[in-house]
Amino acid sequence: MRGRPTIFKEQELLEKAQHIFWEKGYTATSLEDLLNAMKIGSGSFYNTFKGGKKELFSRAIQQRREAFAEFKAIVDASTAPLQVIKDFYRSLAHADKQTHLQGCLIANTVTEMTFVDQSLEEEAVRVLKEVEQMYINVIEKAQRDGTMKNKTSAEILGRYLITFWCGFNVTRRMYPDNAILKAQIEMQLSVLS
Amino acid sequence: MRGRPTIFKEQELLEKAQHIFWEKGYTATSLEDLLNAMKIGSGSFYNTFKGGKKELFSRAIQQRREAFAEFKAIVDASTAPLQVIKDFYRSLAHADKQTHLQGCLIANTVTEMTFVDQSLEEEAVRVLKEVEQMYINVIEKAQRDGTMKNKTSAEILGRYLITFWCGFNVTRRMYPDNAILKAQIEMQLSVLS
DNA sequence: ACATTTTTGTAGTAATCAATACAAAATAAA
DNA sequence: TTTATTTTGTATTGATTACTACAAAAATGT
Repeated sequence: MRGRPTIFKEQELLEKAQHIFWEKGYTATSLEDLLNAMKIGSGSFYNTFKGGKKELFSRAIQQRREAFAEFKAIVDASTAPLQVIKDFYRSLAHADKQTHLQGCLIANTVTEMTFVDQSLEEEAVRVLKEVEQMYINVIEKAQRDGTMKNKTSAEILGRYLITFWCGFNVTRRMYPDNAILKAQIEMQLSVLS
Repeated sequence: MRGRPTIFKEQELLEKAQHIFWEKGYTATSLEDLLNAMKIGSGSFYNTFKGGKKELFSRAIQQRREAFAEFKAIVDASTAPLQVIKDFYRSLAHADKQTHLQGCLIANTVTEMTFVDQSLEEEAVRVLKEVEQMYINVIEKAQRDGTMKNKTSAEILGRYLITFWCGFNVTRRMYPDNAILKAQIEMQLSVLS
């Protein structure tokens, strides 16, 4: 291949952009913010991301979806998948303040974009539904093999978990305090006993 | 009083502005959007709201806080306050699609403003904490008088309810379907038995 | 060395942003 | 009727928005 070589890696650009979007959302993030974070000029930017700001945001969501897929692979490979999920929630009580305040990029996007950009909102909803479906599958299995005693339908319990996730990402902004959050998580998980 | 009379009522302006902010959030709502909705010119607008767009948004939040205060008055006057709260949650399963998609102005604001405008975010967090405190008081009382058997600390159960509220406002955007939401609400409320 | 291809950096675009300036309009008090 | 006061509508501000045009720079292949 010939031509002037790129001085950045696309993946690294994406991660820096994702961080800004995660904090400020789509609308409040300006192109200037993004270019400063990525440390590239607008020439390179539009050369790399032909779809502009919206494509970049969409890619940030998809990158988050990829992170979920990696987690799902661990869950699927586990002999105690429900335990893996519970451990994930418990691990939230060890996060730092910045992480608490950022919340969840996907849930943030659903909230921000419903009446702003339908396609981006739908993209985010799809990811949440994928997570929910994984919860449902794991709970169904745990109910069959007796790991879980609660006989409420897996669908409703899975929805309970994703509702908890979305709610928790507001709660942790109200109380970015791991002691408080730990107690909250334990109570909420006890429903899945 | 002398001078040219106003042709609008401030309260009505506020309600129209609140509706736009509720749908699109603070940043994505332009002054043009607001003036179109209020049907006034920028002259009248800045004459009425000296603090501009931000004051208007703050007033919209405070108006929402006022709506909560009215609900709280009903709760405080009731002999079965926990039942009033549960009924409120059950009533959410009878809302229309638009209402589901709008979610909660206060929760939306916490999500949007954390890294955009600290003072507006704090204002919204304060309202959520007020609601939470009301939940805690009511639960404490219900535990004392035996209405509620669950002995988990009222603080954690109150936090459970506000977490549910915030999460539910995402869930209802994923599934603006009253049959689904009704089943979800019943399961979540059963924790408070 | 030279031609070709691609990226980079910069200058500039039109559109929109929130907010102002200010004169005309519309009232009440004197 | 005149004067004082306030609101309204419009024109305009400077800043910022996302995005583009394009020449210089930097590489490879011949």
